[in-house]
Amino acid sequence: MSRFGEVDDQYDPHALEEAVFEYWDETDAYERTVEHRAEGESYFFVDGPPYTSGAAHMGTTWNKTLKDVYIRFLRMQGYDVTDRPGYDMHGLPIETKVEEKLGFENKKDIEEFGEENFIEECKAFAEEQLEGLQSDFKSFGVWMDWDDPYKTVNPEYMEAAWWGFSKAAERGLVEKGQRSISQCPRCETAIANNEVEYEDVKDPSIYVKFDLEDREGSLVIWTTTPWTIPANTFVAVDPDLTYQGVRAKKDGEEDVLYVAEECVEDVLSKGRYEDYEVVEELSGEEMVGWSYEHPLAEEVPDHADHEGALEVYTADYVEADRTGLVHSAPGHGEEDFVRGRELDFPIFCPVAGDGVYTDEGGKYAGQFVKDADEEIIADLEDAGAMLHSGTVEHSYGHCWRCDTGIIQIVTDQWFITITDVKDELLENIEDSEWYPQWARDNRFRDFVEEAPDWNVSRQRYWGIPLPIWTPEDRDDDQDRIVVSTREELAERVDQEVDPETVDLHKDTVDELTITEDGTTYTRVPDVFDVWLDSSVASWGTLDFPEDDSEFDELWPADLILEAHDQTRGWFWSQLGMGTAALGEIPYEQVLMHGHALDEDGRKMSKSVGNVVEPDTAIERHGSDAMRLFLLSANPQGDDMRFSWDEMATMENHLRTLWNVFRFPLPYMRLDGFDPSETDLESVEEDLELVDEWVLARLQSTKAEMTEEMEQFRQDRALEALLEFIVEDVSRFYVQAVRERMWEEEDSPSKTAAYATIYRVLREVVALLAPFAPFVTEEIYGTLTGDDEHPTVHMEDWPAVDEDLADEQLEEDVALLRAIEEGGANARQQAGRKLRWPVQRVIVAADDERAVEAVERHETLLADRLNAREIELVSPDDRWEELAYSAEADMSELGPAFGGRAGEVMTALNEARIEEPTLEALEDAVSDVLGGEELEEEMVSFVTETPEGVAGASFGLNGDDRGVVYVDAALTEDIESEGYAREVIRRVQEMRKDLDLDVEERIALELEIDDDRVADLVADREDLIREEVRADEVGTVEDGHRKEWEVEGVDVELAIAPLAESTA
RNA sequence: GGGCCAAUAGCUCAAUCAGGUUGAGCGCCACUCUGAUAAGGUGGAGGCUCUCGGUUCAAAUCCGAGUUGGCCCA
Repeated sequence: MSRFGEVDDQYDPHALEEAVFEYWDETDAYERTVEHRAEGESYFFVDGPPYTSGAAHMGTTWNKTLKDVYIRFLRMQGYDVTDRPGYDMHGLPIETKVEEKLGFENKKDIEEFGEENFIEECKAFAEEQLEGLQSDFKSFGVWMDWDDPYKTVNPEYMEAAWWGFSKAAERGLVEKGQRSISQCPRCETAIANNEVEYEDVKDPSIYVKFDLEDREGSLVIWTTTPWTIPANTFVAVDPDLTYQGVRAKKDGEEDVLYVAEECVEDVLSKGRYEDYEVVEELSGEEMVGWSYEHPLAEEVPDHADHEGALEVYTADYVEADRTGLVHSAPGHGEEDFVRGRELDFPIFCPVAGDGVYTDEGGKYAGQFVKDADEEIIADLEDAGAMLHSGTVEHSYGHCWRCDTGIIQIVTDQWFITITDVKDELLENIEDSEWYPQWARDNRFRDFVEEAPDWNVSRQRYWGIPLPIWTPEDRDDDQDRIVVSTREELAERVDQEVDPETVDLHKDTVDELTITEDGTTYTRVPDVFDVWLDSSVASWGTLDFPEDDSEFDELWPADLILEAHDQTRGWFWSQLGMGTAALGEIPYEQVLMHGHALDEDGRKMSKSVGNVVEPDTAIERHGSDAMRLFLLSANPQGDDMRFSWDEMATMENHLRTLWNVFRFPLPYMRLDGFDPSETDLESVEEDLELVDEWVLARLQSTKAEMTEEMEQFRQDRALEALLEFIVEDVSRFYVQAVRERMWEEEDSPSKTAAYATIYRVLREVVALLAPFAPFVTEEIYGTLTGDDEHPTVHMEDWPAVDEDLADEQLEEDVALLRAIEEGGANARQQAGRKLRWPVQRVIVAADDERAVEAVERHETLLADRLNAREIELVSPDDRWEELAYSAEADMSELGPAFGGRAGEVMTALNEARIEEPTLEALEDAVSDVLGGEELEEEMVSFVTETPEGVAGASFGLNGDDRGVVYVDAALTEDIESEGYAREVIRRVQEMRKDLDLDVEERIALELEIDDDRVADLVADREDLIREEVRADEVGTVEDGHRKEWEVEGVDVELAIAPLAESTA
């Protein structure tokens, strides 16, 4: 790019972004930026791998944009940042998508299709999704190492998982065992608790009588899963709860029923009993050991009947709800299972992984459990065991992928027994800093404390195979081989394997056997839970253990950055795996953001139809504006509400920046301004106050931004920068320096202004570059040409220049601006527009600093407020034309007056006094004071202005610093100028109608339908002629003619351009 | 059903930790400027600070209960 080249008049994000993409491509901007920091201090960022099913949505976009802004910021600070993106590509979600695509119903279809083919399909699907995500991420300017992402399906990554798992095994944290797990009967695999989705469904609700063996009557239990009754092993009670035996009558017959006292009424009405009496009252503890008959003893001959089975036990999961007695089947429910193991019971689970009863299910063998509900209910009714049968609406777990209702069954699974290292996990949490901190100390800690052992095995295909080999004739975990690397695999297996090329997927490794000491080992057929894949990302990113060149230096990660759903996901899985394998937490800092919600604060969802695609946002406002919007949200923990308005505002701010940037270009170009020769230091002597001021503001903006960025509050950093650009540079500095730039002659003042705005723009684009990488690139290129870095992203993060910092000056100017604002306010109150001069403006300053500011800039202030005269009233004096009222300070009033403080405040606010003294005030409000005295701190006096004068207070950061009064009384002289200005503005507008050149001369005719006003205007004819470039004033024939109304007076104006020769 | 987080102007948020007459930006309306012009300036309207209790002289803020939304868990 050539320096100070022509740029578009309009900020056009789409054309600009397209051009910048091309430029990046041509110049290898990304590669050079990375290279530029190669020698810098290492910073190990680890990308949480998005799952490769579906496109990038607004949440992913927010996430990646946040990552991008911090990576760019860190690079600018000199760090050599690891920026390898990752993709999570295994797992059940992809399997089910592929199954859908291929029209598969169950595992049999997969087996027929062939494991190898199925795995190929899954891989192709994941790769395709990955390409889509990559191009989405690139489209909004994220700079990561797109050419070399880590993929969880690559052999070196899968090896990283094997290695981590083998380390955990070495530490004795891997075991095989029975667990009650959530099983998807369609997918025929265990699924993790966090993969279970709860939905409201209608299920049976049955109250069943279990007849007691050694006494009259029955226990009453309640359940929504009749299909678990075949596996009933015991009934649980709360030892401290009171139970009652009741003799109840129905249809002339009597039943003795045992239920919790609180449930008696409810159970009896459910059973439609007509009357009852309490015959026994006892605690749960006293019922322990009672034995009962299995209600489906005949139908399920193999039911549990071992020593101790079919008896009453205590359990902590019992509540005084429904019946207060809980049907317990350790072969199904998780709590039942745990209690069953405590009691040392053998586990009876007559249901297979596909949800079909096995032969142990007796009469029901071969039926799908949910289908068997009806028959079981009928059988219970036939046996007279059914007290009540109905339905209930409740939330029930479903498979997150295929929406099939899950079942709880007990199966053999492989676990990482992280409960054995719970203390270590909790300690390791302390080694990480979280933003926000509550996410760690509340949410995460709670979760870790509760976390059960990690079931890592899945009975599926598309995943990392468990690297476990067991003797072919045994299925326990006593003798096992855990392979850690491909190298080790090649060494130990019986077959020929090339460690360089071997693919570790199931179809490859299933065939491999190991023979050692005469025993042949075969691989456990399971694959890993997909959460295990990403849990090793902190070393998988480095291709460790295959490549150990960086691990020691980089690990653990300096930063990870994800949304709050990852508390239970990746934040947790990494902690678990890091601790199990290496005894350490694998990350040092966590930035946790929220989710992107729609404009109404609801979750974006396809079914609701409220999804905003990032593409749509980019189309409407451009990538930079979208990024600014996303980055303007607080990233720490809170959800973000999407807002088109806010995004449009961001585009406007960028437009403002664009205008500021292009404003000085033509002048710099004309004057041949060369920033490399004329820097700020060389014009130091010529800097004017406003230059020094904007440079001072720049320094404090940099300081604030750096501080906020380091606290992961990029939203605040951005806010500070945008305020500087919009308020200080655009609305104040540029306004103030325009005239200097218009000067045709070379002048030191003009050069100083060039050097100043050049420095400001140069640093502003650097500061904004991480946020809006496109527009800043364009501006940077135009400002620097070929003289500096090829890309703004190679710039250093601008440091504060102490020589240019000047807090006093910042405050001075802020005061002046506040006074001007107050003056404009007062003018408006007085009903006098700025075009009409006012006789005088009175500034009553509260402190010396304000006085100094006004004294130094009296002319400027008079000019901006269009005042003939500025009067300054110093803090020691007061403007004698004023009356006063008082304003109460509640922090003083409250403690002094207690309950009456509010009343006193009102009285003070309403009081009007001549002198601003406490005595006068006390007199005025004596009614409410009740004899107590006012103290000076309690009130501040407020002025009441005389007729014709309007006043407005001015202040900084909420502190009042004085008052501006505008005396808007009219004089003939003022009216004369006012009317003349009204005419001038209208003539200018007519010139514009004719599209006249600024310098073109005209003839002017004016007819004013009011003699007094006509005379007033005539007094200023010279002013009018000069301003509108009228060489002739008189009658205009065939000119541009228009009628106006000026302050109620009809005015007719006509203009005609004069030929060049007459000028 | 449980845990965590949130609720303040039409919208996005700040003020909450350390209680003291609620603020900013955007939007809207009016006025204004007219050599940044699909701009700029000034003002105005707009808040039972989600509800109900409690503590306190005083609560958006602290405490308790609830409602709604979000995430996580069952």
